[in-house]
Amino acid sequence: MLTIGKMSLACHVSIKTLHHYDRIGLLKPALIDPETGYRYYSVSQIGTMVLICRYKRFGFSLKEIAELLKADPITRKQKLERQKQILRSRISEYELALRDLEVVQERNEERKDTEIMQDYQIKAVEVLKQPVFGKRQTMSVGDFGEYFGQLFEEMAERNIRPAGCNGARYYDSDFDAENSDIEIFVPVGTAEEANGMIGGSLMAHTVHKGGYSDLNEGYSALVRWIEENGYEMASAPYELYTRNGFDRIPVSQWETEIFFPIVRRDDHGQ
Amino acid sequence: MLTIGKMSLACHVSIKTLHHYDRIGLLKPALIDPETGYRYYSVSQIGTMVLICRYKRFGFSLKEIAELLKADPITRKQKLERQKQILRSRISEYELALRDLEVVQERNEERKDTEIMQDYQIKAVEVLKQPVFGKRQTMSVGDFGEYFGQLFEEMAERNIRPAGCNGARYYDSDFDAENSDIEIFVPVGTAEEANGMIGGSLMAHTVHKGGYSDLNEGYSALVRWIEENGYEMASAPYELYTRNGFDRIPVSQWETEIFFPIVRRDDHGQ
DNA sequence: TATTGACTCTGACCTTTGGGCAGACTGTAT
DNA sequence: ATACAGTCTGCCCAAAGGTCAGAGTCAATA
Repeated sequence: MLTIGKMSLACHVSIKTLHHYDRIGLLKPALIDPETGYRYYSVSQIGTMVLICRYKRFGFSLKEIAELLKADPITRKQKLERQKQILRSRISEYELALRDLEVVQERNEERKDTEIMQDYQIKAVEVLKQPVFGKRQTMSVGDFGEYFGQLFEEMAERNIRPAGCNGARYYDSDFDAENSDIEIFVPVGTAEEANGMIGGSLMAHTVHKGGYSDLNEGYSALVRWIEENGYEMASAPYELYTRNGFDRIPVSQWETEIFFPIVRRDDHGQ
Repeated sequence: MLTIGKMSLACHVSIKTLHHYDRIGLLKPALIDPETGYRYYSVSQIGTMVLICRYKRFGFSLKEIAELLKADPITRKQKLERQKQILRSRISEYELALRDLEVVQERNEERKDTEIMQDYQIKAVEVLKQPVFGKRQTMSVGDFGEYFGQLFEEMAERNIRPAGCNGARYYDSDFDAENSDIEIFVPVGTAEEANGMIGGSLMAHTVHKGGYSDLNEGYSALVRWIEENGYEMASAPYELYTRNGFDRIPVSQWETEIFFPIVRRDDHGQ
């Protein structure tokens, strides 16, 4: 039996942490003196604590760790495998941020001005109507891949073939990354195949170059342009993924077109 | 002027986030209608928001971002430079965790048993007294490097030369990574040069192989052994960094010796 | 003009992983 | 017996928002 202090020393974990793990049920002391409330840990609990610390290093949350400890070896193995993926994606996220940081620094060196953003060429264009086959749903921006998969399956079933690049339209009147009312779509050849439309109005348009982590900057540039040029946002904006990972090109060469429906200010009553 | 919803769309940021940034003073709307409390943002604030989002991607906290926005270009440049270091160290942290995870998986494959830890060879040894020159202080475990630097400077001034590997002794009766009562020390040749001692008692001893992120497992193994073999922890444990980065060897080959003073149970009254 | 539906407000509580402190109690060694 | 080290509970705090509920506002339509 170890007092909480010895347990703290043994595991290199603070007493507060042990209290916390007791409260959330992650590691309850083997014995609690009913008189005094003092916690006493068994020697074997050191081993459990080692596991907990290790899983924490691997990036699991305490809740996940509790499940891991209870899980059977097969499930555990699967979760560990999945965690490797998560770690890898975190690494590449940070690597991307690092590269972005360097790019921004270079941009600041080159031109001493206060230009903040990437050079977005923005134009108002009249976009023709284009039939699309799409799927509108409340989804997280992170789940695009999955939903596009479903969409393509549905299209295969109905024997519909894409006639353009994937796209996504945002219907919400505000932005919420987790629960967004989004329509993902693919242009199709004929109106019979379609279940929706894009285009058919005046749009502010630009092209974003690079990955999606700073796509928001494209939207910002567009909205700023819209405001400064006497237009108003009219309805749901959409993106077309013109060049991306499927084209086997590096992230820096990806291209996304952004379209924002607009009307002249004072003109929208018509 | 943009309503909060349009601002949210423009910046790809949720309304709740805009509320939050208003409250903490990071981005106050250009205008708040005194009658209704409605927030209105100016077009130029889109640019500010772009910066905020970008700095967030770079891993700055909101507090740091607020400072960055107010800072002069030179300070800003320095902070960006420092942030690159931080990003790099986070990346290597995750890479290390990933490698550890793979090692653990292999270990689980090899022997199907429930052995959790690295194979620690543990022995009780009678350690001779060894004079050391050290410095005891409340410090964070993360600041070892800095304090060792100070220690070596002091030693250079006094013309004392090291006669062994760096070490650190933990005096606290419990563990606290941030505010620990730690003595860092270096063995010296003579008692005159020394200002402290290590050894001079029975110790439980083992060697930890690899980096420091899982050093706690060594302590755990030691304490478990101490408990299971009828000993008791007697006083402050210490580590010797026998082989480490200064030897220009890869992390996997680093070695740290851990010493834990012990007494036979029922023997400590003497 | 009145109403509807979309938009926004405040405020309170929740999340995660503990840290800090106060005030009281307990264990142990001298 | 006393001192001091160790432990207890309970309360508030951090970061960066999310999630309601209930009430108030805006703009377009009937």
